[in-house]
Amino acid sequence: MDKNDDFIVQDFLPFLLNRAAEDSSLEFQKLYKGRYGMLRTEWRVLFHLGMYNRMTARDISQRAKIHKTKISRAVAKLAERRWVSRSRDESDRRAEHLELTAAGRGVYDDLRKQARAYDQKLTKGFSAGDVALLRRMLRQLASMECPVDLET
Amino acid sequence: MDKNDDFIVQDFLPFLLNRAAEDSSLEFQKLYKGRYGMLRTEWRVLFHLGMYNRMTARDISQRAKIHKTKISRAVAKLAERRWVSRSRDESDRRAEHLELTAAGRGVYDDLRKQARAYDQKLTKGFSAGDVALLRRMLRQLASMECPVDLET
DNA sequence: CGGTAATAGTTGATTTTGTAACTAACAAGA
DNA sequence: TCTTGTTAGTTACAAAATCAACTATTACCG
Repeated sequence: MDKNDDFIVQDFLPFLLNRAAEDSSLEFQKLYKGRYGMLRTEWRVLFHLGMYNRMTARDISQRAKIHKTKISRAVAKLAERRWVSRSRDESDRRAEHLELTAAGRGVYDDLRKQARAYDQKLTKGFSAGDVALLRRMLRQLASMECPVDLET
Repeated sequence: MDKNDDFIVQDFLPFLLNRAAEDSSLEFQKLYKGRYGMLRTEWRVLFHLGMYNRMTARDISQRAKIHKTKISRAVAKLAERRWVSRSRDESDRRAEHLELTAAGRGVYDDLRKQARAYDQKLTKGFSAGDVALLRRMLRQLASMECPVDLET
């Protein structure tokens, strides 16, 4: 029994994913870190706001699957630099709407260009079809389960 | 100009990779954390030793692309629990050979079974060919560049 | 209403990681 | 041999992530 012993832990998907993720992030991190002194979470929050325009911390938390304490601190820093503006929701005063300021959008536009270039560099070695498939699979893997209670 | 404006930051590969990696890791993390109180790096070191039997910290660092300080701390904990044994290389007394103890191999064997099952669960929704392609691409993305000087 | 539960977001304490400097051992050339 | 440089691994200190507890507000239900 146990004939299925051909499983190599080197093929373990979480391992491969983590390595690729870490590696592909590190070079780009130099950009937003060096150019704008941003942390990873701050960049992520910024680009979500650039994408969706108006979100609450909770929205970002759910979309990006980032824990709310991280978001809270990232937003604090972004607001301090006047890249993000906060405004209370009048009908539910617990919630706060976040938006990029003009300056924040400038940063976003710049980094978005860089991201596009970097993405192209990363995928240069693959066919367009393969890349599309890769993105689809990654999206599906992420949405698969939500075992973490992000609200706790 | 700038007509190539169809780039959506949501498609940004590092973002997709990170999200998938985080998600797919978290559930499995519960296992080695809950069952053996291991940290992620410890699990990675353990499984590399389970795989290759006899390695130095440096070997692991290069294979797994984990920084040597993380490995140093992980090995310290694993040795403390008697899951890993250390022995100096006699011809080069700076280097230290690491090996799993019998107990360590027990843990490894258990987690390896769990990993296989979890991997199958993750890939259930895809065709075998797509999964193979995915793994190949992830491997290539990781080896692409080595911007971090792991030895510093 | 009044009380309990739930939600949005923040803060503080503890862990974990990252950065840099360090020790110890080896290597190689003058 | 002595000096300089490199490598394996550890440690100390700073930065960041995690976890739990907290405030303020809203929702639900008797």
